[in-house]
Amino acid sequence: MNTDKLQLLLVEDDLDLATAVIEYLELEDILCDHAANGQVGLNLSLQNQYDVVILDLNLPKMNGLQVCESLRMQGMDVPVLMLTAQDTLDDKLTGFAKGADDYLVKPFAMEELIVRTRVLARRRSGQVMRLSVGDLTLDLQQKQAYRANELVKLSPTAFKILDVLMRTSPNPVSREKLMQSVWGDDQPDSNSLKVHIFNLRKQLDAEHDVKLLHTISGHGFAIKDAELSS
Amino acid sequence: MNTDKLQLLLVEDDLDLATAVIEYLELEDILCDHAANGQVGLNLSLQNQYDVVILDLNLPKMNGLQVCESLRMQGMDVPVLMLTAQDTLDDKLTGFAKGADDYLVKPFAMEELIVRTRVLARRRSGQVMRLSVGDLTLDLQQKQAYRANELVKLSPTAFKILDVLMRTSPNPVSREKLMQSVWGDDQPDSNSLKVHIFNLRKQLDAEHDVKLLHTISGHGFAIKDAELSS
DNA sequence: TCCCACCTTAACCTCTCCTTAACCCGCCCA
DNA sequence: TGGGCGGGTTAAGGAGAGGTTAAGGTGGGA
Repeated sequence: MNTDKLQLLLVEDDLDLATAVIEYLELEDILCDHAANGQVGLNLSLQNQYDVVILDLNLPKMNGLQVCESLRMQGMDVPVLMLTAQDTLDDKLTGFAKGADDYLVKPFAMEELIVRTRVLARRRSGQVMRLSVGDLTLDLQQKQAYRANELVKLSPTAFKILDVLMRTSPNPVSREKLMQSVWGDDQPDSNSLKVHIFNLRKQLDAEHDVKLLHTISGHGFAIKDAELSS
Repeated sequence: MNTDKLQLLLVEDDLDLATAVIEYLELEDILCDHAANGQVGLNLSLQNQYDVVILDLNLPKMNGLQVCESLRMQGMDVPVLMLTAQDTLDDKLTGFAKGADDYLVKPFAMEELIVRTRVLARRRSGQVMRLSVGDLTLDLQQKQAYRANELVKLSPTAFKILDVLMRTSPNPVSREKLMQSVWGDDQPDSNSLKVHIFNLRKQLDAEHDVKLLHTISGHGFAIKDAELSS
């Protein structure tokens, strides 16, 4: 999976600009191949699985529009960010029509290039929307929790409870608040919450030395990774 | 199937602009709901599943950045296009940091708004010709699926279901959403979906060790290849 | 016209998840 | 010293979600 580093391809014939971009990307810990003309760019894109292709439009051998169109014709749906001095509406529309995913006009701020690239890559590898405390991660989209990168099996109710606790972390959440946010107005009339907390704790902490789910006597429960004095 | 029309939400307090946009979208055969403030916009986005949300930043009640952040915090990964007069680099970076997918500065050409919207929606609704997850590939042109380069025989309905699941991968899709996108408004009143899922699973996973179609208890079904995080 | 692929139903089964009601412990205070 | 209280632990039972199977109906193609 693309957990590691982003893999980009920059297709750009202006060598000064290209090296500037690549150096900047390196600082951001992003790997970037480079092609100086459209033909090479196309071949590289076809052979490798890049996360994003950054494509200049004015290129020797084969221009950026052709490269992009050709990619799409061959069923490659790698995100393409077009980069060009052409700023008329028609230019943009053409770019998008040929299959671009974004279109950035020169001159541009390096930060904007990076951030737009990141966004394109994010979409592809599943958006990252997570809550984290210590080595515990809650993936809000996949509806799953991970402790030390291992999947933690949670029941729907346990998930809700953990969700609330992690949003409030490291502060404790009172029983009342927990009940309210899990069951709303018709709450069970027993010690159901206790049982859920117990099970949650079992799933979460049982196999780990560092406990994350703490009882704050008289105040409720809290998720945090270190003990604090009081 | 959902390939029909795009479903957008426009959150914009300038009524003149809003009506202009909506009328223009209608010409393009795109359905568009409208919210005049951030609060309503947020609620609508949470309740419905739009293909794209177009979000003004200066809004009464709750500004666009808050709306977007709140959406993301609740695990909604609907594409968001921010629309604003704020054009400094910092404004853009903030927008993207809050979870925007694109950022368009006013004044803009209507065509550019449309085309950028279409691009954001593309991944979820059409145009892309091939989707892959792990060693599973869905060829949308030929209407065929391949697992480890072998043809998988799928019924039309199974294909639709797989299509939706793969667009949403690795996130789970609720039963309701699946029913909605397969049958639209007149849904069968039985456990038809269960049966289709069963058959799909048989075709897809039966002969492979690595299972791709997972049940996320209480949340629906998901296509993904591994239980990885980070 | 017949056949076949596909879809819907319904019946039934399995298993997960939630609630409930026990009982346990340690602590504080009457 | 014993009972109340906050909290922890365990197991039973039932409801409902999810999985499986088979029968019947429909429509299109041979």
